[in-house]
Amino acid sequence: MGGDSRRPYAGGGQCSTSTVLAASFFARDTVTVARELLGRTLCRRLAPRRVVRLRIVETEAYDGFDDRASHAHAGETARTAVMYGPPGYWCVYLCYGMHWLLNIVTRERGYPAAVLIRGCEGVHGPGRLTRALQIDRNLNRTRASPAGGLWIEAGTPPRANEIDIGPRIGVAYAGPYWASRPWRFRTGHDSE
DNA sequence: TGCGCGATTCTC
DNA sequence: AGAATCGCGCAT
Repeated sequence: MGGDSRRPYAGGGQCSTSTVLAASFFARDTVTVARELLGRTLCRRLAPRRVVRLRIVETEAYDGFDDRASHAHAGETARTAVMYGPPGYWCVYLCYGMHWLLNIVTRERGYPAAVLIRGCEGVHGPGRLTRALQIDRNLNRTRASPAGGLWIEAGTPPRANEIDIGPRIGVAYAGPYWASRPWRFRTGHDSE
């Protein structure tokens, strides 16, 4: 519960009543951010007059130099540079040659970490989510903000007892220790 | 310049 | 259970 890291969004009249999560929200412990992203609102502008808002229901944390499940574990490269950058930026990369995966960078500059947004209400699966929201490489390394067309609003986080915690998906290659870290968070997935 | 490998999803 | 599909990272 590290303080209120939200701030009112003051730009462009049509968003005046919403609350956009700022970089300070993402500058914290990655696992905490992953958990606290549940219930928030992922917002995507698909057209000048059309914004889609989806409640985030599934996330995963990828944290630090030692996390062998994280792409950043191999070191800073062109592909992973964004994870070493400042918090609150989007990390979008192509997975298995056909699916774009959406992450938000966490922690301070120089520390490689991000949270994978795996699913939203009604759109389950990280690849399905980006397809539904028309997210691809063009958003990589851009800042999460209304001006950029993709951002996160405060929404309504679930109660602690409404959150399920478990190991991350699809990271067996990282070995049993890192694959078993309880860094996957879900809520409201009863009708999955 | 070439090759192996995926933070997945869909079909058989 | 297996294919689809391609950019990255490292070896050659």
